[in-house]
Amino acid sequence: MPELPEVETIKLQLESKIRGLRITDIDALNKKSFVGEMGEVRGLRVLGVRRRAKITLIELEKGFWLAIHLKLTGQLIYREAKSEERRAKSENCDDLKEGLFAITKLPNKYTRVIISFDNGGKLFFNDLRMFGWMRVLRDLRELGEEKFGPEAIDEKSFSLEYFKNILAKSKKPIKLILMDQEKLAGVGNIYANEAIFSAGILPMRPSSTLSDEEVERLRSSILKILREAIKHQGTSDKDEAYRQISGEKGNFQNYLKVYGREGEKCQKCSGIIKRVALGGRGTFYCSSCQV
DNA sequence: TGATATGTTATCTT
DNA sequence: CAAGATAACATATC
Repeated sequence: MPELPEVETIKLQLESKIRGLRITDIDALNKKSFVGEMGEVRGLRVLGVRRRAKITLIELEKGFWLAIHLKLTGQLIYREAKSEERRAKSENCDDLKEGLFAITKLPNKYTRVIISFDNGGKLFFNDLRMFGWMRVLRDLRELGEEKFGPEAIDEKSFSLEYFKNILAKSKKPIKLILMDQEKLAGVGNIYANEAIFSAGILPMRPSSTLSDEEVERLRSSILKILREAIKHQGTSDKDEAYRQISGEKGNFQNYLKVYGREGEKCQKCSGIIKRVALGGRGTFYCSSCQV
């Protein structure tokens, strides 16, 4: 699922592709996936691409922005104009054998919005479950900055002091606090599980019961795991929804220690990875080395 | 067939 | 009233 590392990967790659290009057209194949007036951004040039929490932000001229939330199954795939020929040639190939999120042929069944640029390139917003959205902002303030806590990857704003403070205030399981975007922005289910494992803490521990030493260890683990995941272009989960903008999978799934590994041996202590539900979400942990 | 997966938000409950 | 819990959203997979 696209969390901070996945969106960061998309941001970096997208910026190198579309910066300086002018939007020539927007085609919202699914109305619900696009919020705002398309006419307002047509003709505007892309100044840059940024990220806040799990939201991709395309900065345009005149103070306009395109904000994109991929939610569970969203993808942003960029195709150069010349790849149109390749697509035409592969028109006959069986898309299904490539799996559910096949992107050999675009647009596909799950393409919700297509943005065309003046170099002939196209950005495809695919989203199987249609929870995601693309929204026009006339001003960045419309994003609602106050809804987000500090960026989980930024050691300055995500300070130890701040972290201790918010954890002390709640009895909720520590894992749910990590995933609460108002407290910490960017961490979702995968990296919450991984960071808590790395820190050797049980995910169901009430957050106020963590010692100072544990809080410090957990903060370091979060920063470390997110950096590692970005280095490996993010995690393409079992359902393979997340893709880099080229359509390739990420690689961090090969480094996951607990997420999706129920029943497997713990890599630290050879205990068995267990699974429970916390807040209705899959929670994976080792019951012997996480305490 | 029905349980499961997921991020966010709306709504219900304590 | 606020914190916490749960349902809802959509759809494919097992």
